Amino acid sequence: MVDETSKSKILLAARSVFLRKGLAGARMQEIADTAGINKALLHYYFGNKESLFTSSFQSLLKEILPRFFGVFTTNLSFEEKVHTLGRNYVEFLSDHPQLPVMILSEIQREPKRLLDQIQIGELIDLSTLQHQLDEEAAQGNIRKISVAEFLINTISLLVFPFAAKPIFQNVMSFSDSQFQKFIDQRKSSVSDFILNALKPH
Amino acid sequence: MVDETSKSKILLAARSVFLRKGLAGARMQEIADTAGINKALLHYYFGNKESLFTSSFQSLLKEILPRFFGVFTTNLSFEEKVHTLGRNYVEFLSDHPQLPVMILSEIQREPKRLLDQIQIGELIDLSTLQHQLDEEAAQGNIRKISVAEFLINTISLLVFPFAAKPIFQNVMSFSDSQFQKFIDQRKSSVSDFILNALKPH
DNA sequence: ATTTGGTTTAACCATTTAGTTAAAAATGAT
DNA sequence: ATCATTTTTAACTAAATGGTTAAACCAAAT
Repeated sequence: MVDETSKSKILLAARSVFLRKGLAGARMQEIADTAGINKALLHYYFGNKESLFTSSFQSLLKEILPRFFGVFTTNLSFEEKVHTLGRNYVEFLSDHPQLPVMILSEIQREPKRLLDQIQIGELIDLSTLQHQLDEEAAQGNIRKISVAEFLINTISLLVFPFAAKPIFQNVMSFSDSQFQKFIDQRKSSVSDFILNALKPH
Repeated sequence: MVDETSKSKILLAARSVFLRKGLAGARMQEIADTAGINKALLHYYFGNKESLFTSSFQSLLKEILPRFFGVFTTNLSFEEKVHTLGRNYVEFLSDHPQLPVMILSEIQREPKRLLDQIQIGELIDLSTLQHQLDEEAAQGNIRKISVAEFLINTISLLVFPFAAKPIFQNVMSFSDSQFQKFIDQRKSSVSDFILNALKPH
């Protein structure tokens, strides 16, 4: 059995450096230093920067995607799903505020290679969700809305505030703790906002 | 009078390359090629990469910020402001879908230097907007909401879909034209969504 | 015709950086 | 003790890249 500590130390370090600097901005030396090992070992395990980046990105996605889309495979009611989503996102992203921008920016820079690693289809069943939305609409609980619109609106409200954190703090003159307080309120206020928006006429 | 064509050709080219590659990923040679001039002239005008980036970023912000926040200094009614916002964002960002991610990612990477260039305070008067929100709430037209929450929700819904464009298309299996169609609908659907969410009980 | 400022050419330097290598050292299992 | 695996050391290469330089070129203004 192979001991994985060094390999995983490297992956952790890579994730943290890539998170801050991006692929082009990251330095192999810095990753080695962060991992507490040497550059030679980086290449011993991962060959080159690209493949280290890919591995690190992959392990990252594997960790966060279920957390983000797991709700959709549960049996929760529609309203509970929305509330759970709100809590999940805010809690996780509070600990990793740089995550959204790093993911978005690397995907924008090289969409094909990175998107192939994401098979959200396995995590979120669009037709089931659409079915649930249609059900709720038929029962008069919510307005009619497409999966696309529902998803993008929900994720936008949950994720964007973290992506825009520095600029938002600047505009609002929010300190870090003020921002965190604001974000904590969003755990419930975003789902309320969404459910209100969906209230039938 | 100095002829500015070369300088502005460089700024344009720099903007386009930085947009795609970011500061670290951009190459001075590529910028020169894109501008149709040579590397020596780049340095003749802008000294070094950093200062070219700063200039280019500055000229970019100067161009887009008024477009994004100009509404707030108008005399439009609250409802009209929301609708105008929706139209402005969608129309402009449809032509520059990579803009949000590039701005967010560079700001995340070096917040201080770049945020100093943004004095949104001059463009958007928070207290006036808060006043208007309070007015509307007092008149029973909308629920009570803070500027912070209103702004972040609105901007999130308008900007994030472009930031997440590739990943969203992937999840939804949307072609470029399907995405554009979807986005066009948002010109009105986002403002409707917001206004619904704000409808009093 | 000369001057001036913008522009090109092309070679060049210095530095950073990814990646390599080979040997030695440490570690741990048998 | 021996052996295989992991890790370090340290020096090295090759390439990319930002930046410089100096001389030549060109166009327009005087």
